Amino acid sequence: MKGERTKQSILHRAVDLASLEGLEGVTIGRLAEDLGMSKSGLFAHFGSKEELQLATISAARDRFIDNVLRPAFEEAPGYPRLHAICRGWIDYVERKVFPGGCFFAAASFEFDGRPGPIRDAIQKIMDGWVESLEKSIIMARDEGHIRSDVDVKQLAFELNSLFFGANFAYELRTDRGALARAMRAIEDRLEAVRSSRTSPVAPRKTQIQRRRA
Amino acid sequence: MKGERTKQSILHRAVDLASLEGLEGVTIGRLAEDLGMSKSGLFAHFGSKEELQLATISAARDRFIDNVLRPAFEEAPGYPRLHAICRGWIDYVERKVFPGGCFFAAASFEFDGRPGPIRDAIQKIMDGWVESLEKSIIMARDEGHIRSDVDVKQLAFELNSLFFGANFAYELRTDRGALARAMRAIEDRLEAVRSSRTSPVAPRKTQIQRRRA
DNA sequence: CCTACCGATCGGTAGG
DNA sequence: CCTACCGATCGGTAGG
Repeated sequence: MKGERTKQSILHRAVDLASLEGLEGVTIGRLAEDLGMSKSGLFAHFGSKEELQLATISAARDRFIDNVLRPAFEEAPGYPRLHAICRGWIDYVERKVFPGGCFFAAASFEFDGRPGPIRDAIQKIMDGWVESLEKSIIMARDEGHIRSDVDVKQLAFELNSLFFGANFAYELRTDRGALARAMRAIEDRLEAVRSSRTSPVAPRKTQIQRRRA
Repeated sequence: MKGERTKQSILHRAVDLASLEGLEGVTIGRLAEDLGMSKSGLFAHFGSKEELQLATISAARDRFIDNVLRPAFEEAPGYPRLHAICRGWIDYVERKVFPGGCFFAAASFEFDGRPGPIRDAIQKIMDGWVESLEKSIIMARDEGHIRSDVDVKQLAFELNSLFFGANFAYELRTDRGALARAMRAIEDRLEAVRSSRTSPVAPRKTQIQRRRA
């Protein structure tokens, strides 16, 4: 009970720290000092550095889901939900859900060249994330909200690239226009697949509303 | 003379290691062991860890310029050069110019949350890189190869996002289709600005060739 | 370029 | 959850 609360506070701090200084920068000693407890006391909650890192990744995943995916799932399936995921991702950078920018973008680039269980865990989450994006595109397609010939993997790849590009420009370059620029590119991409090739303007909304009814 | 050669071999190894394990993972002890020399012997070339890191970043920059920018500058200014930079970037990931993927994408995400001289050096290089991209877009515009109303910063942002997205999918997800997908998105973006709004097909090539003559 | 060090910090253990 | 440790490694120095 109380042990669980302590563990959650450790992980909250570990996630914040990892987003700022990298997952490898989360040392047991520093974490213990920040939280005013002994190294061995903190260590006992996890048993090894690797288990601490895996638990940190899992806690970061929970935070991402709570802040980006869950709110978007309150939108109707199809285009509204797809759009909400994209909008939610950009907002999540602006809101500094992780103080050092997207935990997973950072962890992806940190561990892509280091084989092992940590890399595997990050890859699994990122594969799952891109799959979620693809599924939301497929649902929008199946609802008739976007073109039936949309290239699902291609669109998911481009959207995710814009998310990461936004995080990069915002966090490293401190480019305050980056998020608006990313959002504009995202809207362009989404609008491009919404319109049908033969009749690009008129029948769109009608079609969506017919399906919804 | 010989000292300079030793220094270059240290930096070559440091750059490779940093692309795989991060710039902070380049320790003096490990570098010395890899190269079969003493820690203090290696250390003497730089004077501090920070100077070693700054020299490593500078060596990585040289390697990037030699492999991406310099070859592209042999193409004619304008669209050919802009296209060559994009193609060159994707090739540079595939050719594993840095064994762990793009050094600068990794370094950007590693240091964006850590204030200090290292972060400053990386930001300066990335600002310069995006500026190069913007300049090549401006030249293509001024040559009449792409639309005069192109949003320069917007296009540079989108292209760079696709580069980073390609590196992510290729290195972490080991998605072998990622580079082709990135290249397709890049060609789409470039084609979109090449065609004029009123006459999207015919006059394009003629216009380019007229200008070139 | 070397050997021989230094204090600080790393992950982890013993024993309570 | 603690104190008190451990060997290994960190960046860095002295002296040659």
